[in-house]
Amino acid sequence: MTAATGPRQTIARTALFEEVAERLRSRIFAHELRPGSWIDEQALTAEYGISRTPLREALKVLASEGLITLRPGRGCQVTELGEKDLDELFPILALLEGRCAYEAAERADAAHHATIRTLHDQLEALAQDGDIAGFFEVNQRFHQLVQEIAGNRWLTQIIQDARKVLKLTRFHSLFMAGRLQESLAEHRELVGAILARDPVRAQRAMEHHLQQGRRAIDAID
Amino acid sequence: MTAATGPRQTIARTALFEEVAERLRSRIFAHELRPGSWIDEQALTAEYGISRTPLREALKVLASEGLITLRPGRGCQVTELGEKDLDELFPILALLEGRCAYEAAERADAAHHATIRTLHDQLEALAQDGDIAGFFEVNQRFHQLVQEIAGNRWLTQIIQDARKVLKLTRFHSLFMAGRLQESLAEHRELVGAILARDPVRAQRAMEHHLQQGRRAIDAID
DNA sequence: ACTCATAATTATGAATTCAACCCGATTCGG
DNA sequence: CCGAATCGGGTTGAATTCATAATTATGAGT
Repeated sequence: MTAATGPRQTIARTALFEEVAERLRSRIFAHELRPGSWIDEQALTAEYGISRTPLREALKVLASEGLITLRPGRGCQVTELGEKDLDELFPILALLEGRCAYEAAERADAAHHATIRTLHDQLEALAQDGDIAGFFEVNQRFHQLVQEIAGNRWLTQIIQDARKVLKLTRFHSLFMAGRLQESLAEHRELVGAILARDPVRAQRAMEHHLQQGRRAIDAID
Repeated sequence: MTAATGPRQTIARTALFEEVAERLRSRIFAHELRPGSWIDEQALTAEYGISRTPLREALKVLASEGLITLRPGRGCQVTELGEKDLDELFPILALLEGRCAYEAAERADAAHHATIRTLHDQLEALAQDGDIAGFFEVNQRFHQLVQEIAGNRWLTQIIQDARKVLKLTRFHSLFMAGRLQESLAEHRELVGAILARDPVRAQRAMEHHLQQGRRAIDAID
């Protein structure tokens, strides 16, 4: 970062600890920092060229997000999820995203329908090409779109928090490989329900989709 | 490593910033620190006899819980909730606690049933005496008990987080005054459903209970 | 050789110090 | 007389320093 910090005035200046937190999240999700491993504060401060103060602030935030577990007096480590955690988290996600699907089916207008179609078509194409990373990315955008149409910011926030925690499992990014076609079929049903403005069917489709997601992880392990 | 018994001497040493965060939460919930008001770091450090470092760490945590809003470069203030936030939060709570009631009705054993009866009897007595503060306290314990019986720690965590945010509205502690009898009746239905091991009815009762809660706040405003 | 006790090292937690920025008041210019 | 720029006080943000507790290493004793 060069010293050419011009007039950063009116634009919302992001705090340093926020940037650090975001960089740490990325590394955790990429499993560069593995679940169970200890956080080396010195190494990170040296690498980022910052002091321990903002780093430790960032760690506190990540801890309250559940990504990191604090061990007072001993340090902190990346959180490890067990089977039980998955069994608990997926039903919650099914419940919350199911509600989103319900609301989205009720509220979506023509423009929303068009965007949904566009994203879904992209998914079909990416599945055809076997582009798993791309599929994963667009899939995420699709789910976010449903939440956005539902229009409940707190609901979106809670879902995103839960999904962040789920990203701690490496399977989460892998399992989809063997499930591209299945996942796509479930999406088709969901999209169909939303376009038909059928809230109940949309909800059921989303819940089923996420329940299948839990099963798929088990199949790998 | 030979000694199997590690240094378990200091069992749950709580970090200073945790204590500070808890004290700040209490003051926020008590509306001693009012929504919209700015946080005076110096005054708080002087009052608590600590330095700014742990205080600022606590503020970061409270911010990620949604209780405080950070304004980079300017400070931070207690979060203010609007009508829209209430409209968004209550349905989520109804959804999540409704699920808890469902699970609780399925899983509760005889001991659970006894505890539920005890707590509910306390509620009846407190309502009879018009002890609003006591009712509020035990009511909270009752809801927590249902969550505990449901046995999903992540679900409990999310519910508690949402309830923490709701506590930002002063109405939340007031509205119950004019709703003691109504609330009690809703609880009776809920308790009856759980004791009868009727998950569907328990879920409906809990959802109804929370929807009524939202309406009651409106009635005051 | 193994175990336990003790010392050295290192890391954590918190206080203190330092720099940069925001806000308000004053002053200068139109 | 009003508006804009500037200066100063005070607060925030981050680095540094210090104290304490934990872990590792060392050495003596069995």
